[in-house]
Amino acid sequence: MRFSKAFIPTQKHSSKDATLASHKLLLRGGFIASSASGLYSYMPLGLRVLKRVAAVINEQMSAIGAQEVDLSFVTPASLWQESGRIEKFGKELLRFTDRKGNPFVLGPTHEEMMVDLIRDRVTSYKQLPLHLYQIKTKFRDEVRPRFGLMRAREFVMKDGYSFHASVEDLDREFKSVEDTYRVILNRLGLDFRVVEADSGAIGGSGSKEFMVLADSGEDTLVVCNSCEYGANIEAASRAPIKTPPPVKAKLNKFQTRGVTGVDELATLFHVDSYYILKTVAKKAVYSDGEELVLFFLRGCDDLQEMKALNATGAIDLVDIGDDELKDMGLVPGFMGPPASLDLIQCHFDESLKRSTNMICGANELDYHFVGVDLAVLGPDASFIDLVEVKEGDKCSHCESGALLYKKGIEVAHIFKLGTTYSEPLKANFLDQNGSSKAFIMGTYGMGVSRLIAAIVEQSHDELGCIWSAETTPYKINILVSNIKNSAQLELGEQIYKQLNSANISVILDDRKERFGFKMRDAELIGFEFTLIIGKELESGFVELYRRCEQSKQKIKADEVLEHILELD
RNA sequence: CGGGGUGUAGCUCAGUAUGGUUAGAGUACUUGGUUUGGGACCAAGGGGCCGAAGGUUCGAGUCCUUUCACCCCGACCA
Repeated sequence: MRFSKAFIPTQKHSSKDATLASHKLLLRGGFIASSASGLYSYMPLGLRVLKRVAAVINEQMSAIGAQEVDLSFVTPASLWQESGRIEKFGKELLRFTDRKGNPFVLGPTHEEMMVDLIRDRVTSYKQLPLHLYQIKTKFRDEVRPRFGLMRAREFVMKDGYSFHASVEDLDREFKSVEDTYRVILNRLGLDFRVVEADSGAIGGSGSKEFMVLADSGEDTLVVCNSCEYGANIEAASRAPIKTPPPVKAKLNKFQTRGVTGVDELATLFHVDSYYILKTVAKKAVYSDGEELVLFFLRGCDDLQEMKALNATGAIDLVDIGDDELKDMGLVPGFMGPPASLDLIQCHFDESLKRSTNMICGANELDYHFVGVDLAVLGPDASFIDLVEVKEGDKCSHCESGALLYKKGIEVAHIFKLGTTYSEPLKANFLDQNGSSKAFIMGTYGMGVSRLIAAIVEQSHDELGCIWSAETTPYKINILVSNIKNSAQLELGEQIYKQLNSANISVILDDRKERFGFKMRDAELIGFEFTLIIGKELESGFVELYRRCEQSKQKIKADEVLEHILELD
């Protein structure tokens, strides 16, 4: 490619709409252009990078026997009804009807489509396991797209789906994909952590997220400072916290006029907030209506909303106002466990199991109970982990390390689905005994366009992007300092031809611009190497500029080709 | 969906409090010339329904109303 003919609209100033480095640099470098909120067009350079990332993914996926397919982007709404996700996904699904009035949605992920593809085509255990994937545009009508490619509405995702006859075989494939994803992210030069995750709208049992570490990341990770444990804060667990000395008391009702907060109560009764039972009320939204839910925690802990949501099995949890609580006969500030658990959906944090000497609201204005033993709840009470892990909590895995928060960009998420989709979609096969079984499935997503943003987030400086050997849009940028100098231009042209025939991706900067201008562009775009043909040519030398080190190396002009061919 | 902000040239922005010639600058672009190792200089140009619609007024980029788009924070989110 000749720079003079290339469509690479670089910009000196970044658009005011961009705040993140990756967003700014990708716009300035002429990689992408925004067309509407959360919608981006790839220009030649952006597309080249995208294809290079995709090539790495393709190579590694094919190495574990996954086969590439390409499903239709427009998907029949009926499939989403079959799986029940049409409600769960809600407004994120962009729905529309065709000219005949048939409903469709733009694919946000393709579990249903993939199951539909293989059901009735794969019918025997002999055809398993099967792993199919695609790299394709997805559309999710995000409430708030932001940060350029980081959270776009239209984006490119690699989504893979595996089908198995047994859980053990799924486990094997899951591990194999995890390892492969690690290889891919390493090849892309990313610093990342693999963490335990919540499964979200996709559903299923075990799931792991691949988080690229970056301060600009939108997810909070909990990592151990001594072992390998890492988890999304939505799924993080901790070792039981130390029990402060209890203040023993008999069950009693105390007047606590106007005292509602955990800290004030703890001060009033001279106890650690560990012994205060905190009540959090939420409204759970189900497809067929809303319901009040109470969550109970120790006063020193905070509710993790995702865990809370999962405990209810609802679509959504929303806050509830004091007035609404009063209308339901509750007493804000003095709430406690209801007289009967049958009346209101209640969930207790697991650390409250067998707890005694607790203080809780009496469900009566200005009164609290002290000396409460939660054994009174009876055997049916729901005890489940609801706590948001804090920095400094002890690690649940090694029990010696302390947990820290880190920010991460979720670039991939893999799930053990089991039969979450194959059952409702009636995708079955015959096993060795001739009995019909639902496929055991795994699903594996990797955000390709988001990876590009993550790479730039981790690999840039004040001058621009810094691409690696695996991601650079062109390996070598031949920069002819002054095209009016015929010796420089001729050598540039000659090397350009040679590299092209040696199949090395190369761009020749033959623009009628000054050295500084072209150098700034080379640095902004971030080509892995720039070969500078300029002043030094008079003494028979050219320079090889390595973007990642900002270093220049003098090379004899007649040895350039050999030198470049030796670059890794 | 709540809170905040911004819409004027491809990009960055001034002008709007107090309405008043032909709407400005930098940058980018075109042409000519000089220059040629870190975003050059000189000269001459092209480019705007001031986001849109309505209104007030003799007169609106500026005031009023409505609306749309985009960005940020939150809620939300594989």
